[in-house]
Parts: sequence; structure tokens; C-alpha cells
Amino acid sequence: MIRDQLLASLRAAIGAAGLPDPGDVALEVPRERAHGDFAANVALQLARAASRKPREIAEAIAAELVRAEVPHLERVEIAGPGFLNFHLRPTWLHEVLREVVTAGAAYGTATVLDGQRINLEFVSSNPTGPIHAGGGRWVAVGDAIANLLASQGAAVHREYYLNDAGNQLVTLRESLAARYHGRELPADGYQGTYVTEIADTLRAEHGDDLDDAALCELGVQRIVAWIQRDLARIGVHFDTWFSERTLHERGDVDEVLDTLRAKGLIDVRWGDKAEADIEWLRTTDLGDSRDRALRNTATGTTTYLCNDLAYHRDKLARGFTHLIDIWGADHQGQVKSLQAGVQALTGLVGEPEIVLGQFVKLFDIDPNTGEKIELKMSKRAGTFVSLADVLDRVDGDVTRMTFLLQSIDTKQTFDLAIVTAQSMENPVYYVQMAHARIASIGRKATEAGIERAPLDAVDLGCLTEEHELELLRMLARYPEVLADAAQSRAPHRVAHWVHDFASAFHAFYGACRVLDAEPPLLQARLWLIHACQLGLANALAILGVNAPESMARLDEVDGIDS
RNA sequence: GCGCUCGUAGCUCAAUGGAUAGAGCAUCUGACUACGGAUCAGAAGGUUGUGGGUUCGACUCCCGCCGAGCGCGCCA
Repeated sequence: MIRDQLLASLRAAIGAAGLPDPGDVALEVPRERAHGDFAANVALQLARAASRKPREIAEAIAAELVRAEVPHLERVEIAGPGFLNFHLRPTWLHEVLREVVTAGAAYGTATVLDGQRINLEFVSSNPTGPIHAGGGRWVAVGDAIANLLASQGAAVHREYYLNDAGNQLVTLRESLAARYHGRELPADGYQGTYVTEIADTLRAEHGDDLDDAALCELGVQRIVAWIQRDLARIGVHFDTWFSERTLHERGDVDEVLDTLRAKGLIDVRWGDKAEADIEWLRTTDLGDSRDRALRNTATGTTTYLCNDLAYHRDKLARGFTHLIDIWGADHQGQVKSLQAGVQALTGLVGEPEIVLGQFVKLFDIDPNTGEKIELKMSKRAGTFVSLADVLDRVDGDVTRMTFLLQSIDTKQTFDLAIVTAQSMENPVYYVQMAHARIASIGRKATEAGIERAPLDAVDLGCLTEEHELELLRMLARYPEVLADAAQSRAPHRVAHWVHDFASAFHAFYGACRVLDAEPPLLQARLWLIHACQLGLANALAILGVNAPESMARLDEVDGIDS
């Protein structure tokens, strides 16, 4: 990579200039084109240690760089307070094109996570109802993060934790039984119409003599089937569906308690709320703000944390080198105690890594009043909009892109009415259009009998237009974008890159003709757009979005006013 | 009260401590006898909530204040 070569040359120049070792040397891509292709701020950083003026240091480094005759380097400018701006010849971008074409589908991938086996748990929506619309955020983000980690070399295992035990199942059972027998719903029952729907179906299939346990079992099966169907609709596959119940049945939970007791990490103290003796895990020793309850000695029931510890111990026992959980912000308070518990149990620090995502605020137009209303999502109240409802209105690509364009650090506003009404203007189509346009040029070329010559026989030096160079600059940046996005678990960076890249392509498309160009340029441009197609397809694959060869004609799409 | 995450254009959102804070939508002006107009070219829009601090440089880091969301079962 050209950037690595430049960095090495820069380091060598710093040494040759007799300057102290600056430690990390950063080579940035400046925002302003006028500031060159790469910029280094190392002279500013060295100013203090060397007790010299930054610009003076920059001059010394620049002189060494010129003497070294670095490949592709046209000139080095000193700018502003002491930046070193590297201006490269377009030839470096022609190298980039070759790199992209050579790497093909693997362009942008890296090996930093080679040998890592990562377990990524996400969604894990409770089997007490369908996945709600806001849950779509975790579906899209989790799958994209899995793809990102895999792009860096990790073997990623997608896992769904099924909380098919505990009090919520009791509530579901009682709610189902009430609907099944035509009784009044319990005070805190699930009011969603899907409960009635399941009860009616089960009565139709099994008569009215099912006992409550069977009712609940069959009900959960149906709900899980819905969840799996919804995930299939949006194209997400899980490698493991882990049932919480197995932890209890296999005695894993008891083992965890025995282990912690044997380590002397459990205190038995009176619990006021439960009005019973409670077994407490001394997580305060490990930085938690208070000790955490694990088990009620009177009833024998274990807490969510206790079960979760058994679960995460099981994951580690399966040989994963790293665990990542994606959680909603409402579980933020559990992070410390789970990590402290895992540390108490295994000695591992910082496992599992928790990726916290902020909530989705859902809006829609009230069909009765025509006013914009916020839809509060509550399974219990049954007022939620499901992911399936969203997928009924817009396709999976639109849904994914909408969720992926925003950082999960901020709460997302998802306006169903806007997303539906403007779905044709969704950024995802803008990107897909760019991909389809390239495919279309390919078809036209074939029709005209134009073949792409071997890359070695093509003069890429024809590519001198700013639009062409800009595309290659963006492609050059892509591997770094991927690496950053993977490291910070931030797929929105890829979503923004691919949108910006599509924008650069559309601009090129408007300004530069491919098939009408003279043969040398024609050939170079055929390779250029081929590289662009690879870049678009790679990034879209990370996002889990399709890269179509053609788009449905707008005037052939139902319900679209042109 | 304490903790976590935030506060950026009218709206929805970007911006590894870098140089003149960027996109989309909406608004306005233009461009098809064209490789697909689901497109392009341009205009307008900002005291980055607020007050301090750190430094060559702060949307970014630190502290205070204001505001928002979410937590603070011995529920899940």
C-alpha cells in the first residue's frame, strides 16, 4: 500500500533529520484537496520535544523526503502551523486501481483479527412476542458488525439467546391461558392481539383441552417461528439459538453457584425486598457499585444475572476468544455486574464486551387524525409496531440502510410515514443505482462488441480527470474506513462511505462518458468503473444490502408517481 | 440524588484532537434527442446547548451549569 510506503519514508526522514522518535506518526487524508493527498502533523508534535519551531522541523523533514526520492511523491509542502502536505502524482491512484482489481471481492479486508473466534450475541428479543420495529436496529447493526469483524479476519459466530424461562414466561402462560379460555387477562398480562391470535389458532388445532404448560410451550414455539421468519425476511441468519432453559436443565446454573461459593465470593445476607436470605456475589470487590443478588435461598430461584453468568461461562467454554453482546441502552446498568461476575468466575477482565445502543423512537401518522404521533413500544401494552409491519411497508434493504446510517450512540428517530413515503428516495436506492448503472454500462459494452482488454495492456495514465481521480481516492480510503468501523463497532461509517462513494460515481457518470470515449481512455474507464463496482459491492455486502445488476424501472414500480 | 449515553443547518444525521464543521430532506435556480433523470450542476441555510479549562490547534479531551433519553429489584 502506498500509504504504508509513505509512512515508512516519513519515519526514515525524521530519523535522517536527526529528530527525536515521535512515537506514533499519523498520516491523515486532509479534508481540503488543496492540502494534498496525505498530511502529517508530526512536526507540530515534535516541536516541544525538539524545542524548535514546527515549521523549521517540517522544513528539515521535507528536505530529507525530497532527497529520498519517494515513489509517486510529486512534492511536499509546508502549510499552516507546520503541516507536511504530501502531493502525489496521479500514478499512485492508478496503483490503487490495480490493487482493487487484484483483490476483487476481498478488497478492503484485513488480517488483524486472524485466528480470533468471536461470539456475537444480538437481538435476543424475548420469545413473548414478535420482534418490534425498534428491534430492527439491532438486527441490522448486529449483522453488519458481524460482517465487519469477519472482514478483519475473525471467525464470527452469530448467536441468539432465547430467554425461555423465568417470570416473563409465567406472564405469557397466564395471558395465553386467559385468551384460550376466554377469561379476563391478568393485570400485567400481554395485551397484544397476537396473544389472542395464538390462543385461537391453538384451539383450532388442538381443541380446548390443552393444559397451561402445553399452551405456553406451543405458544413460545409459534412466537420463535415468527421471529425466525422475520429475520429470514431481512436476511439475517444465526448460527446458534441458545435456550436459557438448557442452562437450568443441565445444572449449569447450580455449577456457577457452587464455583463461586467455593471461591468464597458469596455472602448470605437478609434481603428486605424478598424477605428472605439472599446469596450475594461480592462484585463490589471488582468495582461494581454494590453486591449483586444471585439466589433466593427460600424459593431457590436464581436471578437473571446468575443465569446470565452461566450462559457466558458456557460461551467461553465453547472456545471463543472473545465475546461481544449488543444490548439496548436500558440494560446499561447490568454491564458492570455481568463483567464483574464473569471476572469472578473465570478471571477474565472485560468479558463480555458490551456494545450499547440507544433506543429507536418510532413515529407514524395516526390514520384517524392525520397527525404525527409517537408510537410507544411496549409488548405488555400491545401497542407496538413489529418489524414485520415495517417490512410489509418497505423492503429489507431500505430497512437495513435506514438503521445503519446512524451511529448507535444516539437515539434514532424512525418515522414510518416518512420512510414509507420516501422509500423511493431512500439512500439505499441511490447507492444501488450506482451499482446498477455500472452493470448497465457493461451490458451496453457487450452489445456494442466492446471487450475489456487485459489490465496490463491498458494505459491507466489516461485517467486524469478530477472525477476519475476522486473515485480512486475514495477507493484508496476504503480499507481504512472498514478497519475503523470494525474497531469501533460502528457500521454507520461504512454506510456513509458507500453513500459518498455512490455520490462521487454519479458525478463522474454525469461528467464523463465511458462508451463514447476513444479506445485508450475507454479501456481505462472500463477498468475504473469495474473497480468502482467492486467497491460498492464490497461495502454493501458488509451492510447486508443487495447490490443489484439492474433496478426496477421507476415507472414500472407500483404506486409511484413520477 | 447518583450513573450511562447524548445535545451540531428549519428537519434527520455525519465529522481517528487538525487547516474554511459536512451530507440528505425541505426551499430556490438550472440540466435529458444522452452509458437508466431513483441522476447531475448550483444557491441559500451554523456563536457545534452554555460558561470555564487543557494546547500550536477543541464539535471532539477535562470541570461546572442547562436540557433530553435510559438506568439505579432481592424483575427479566
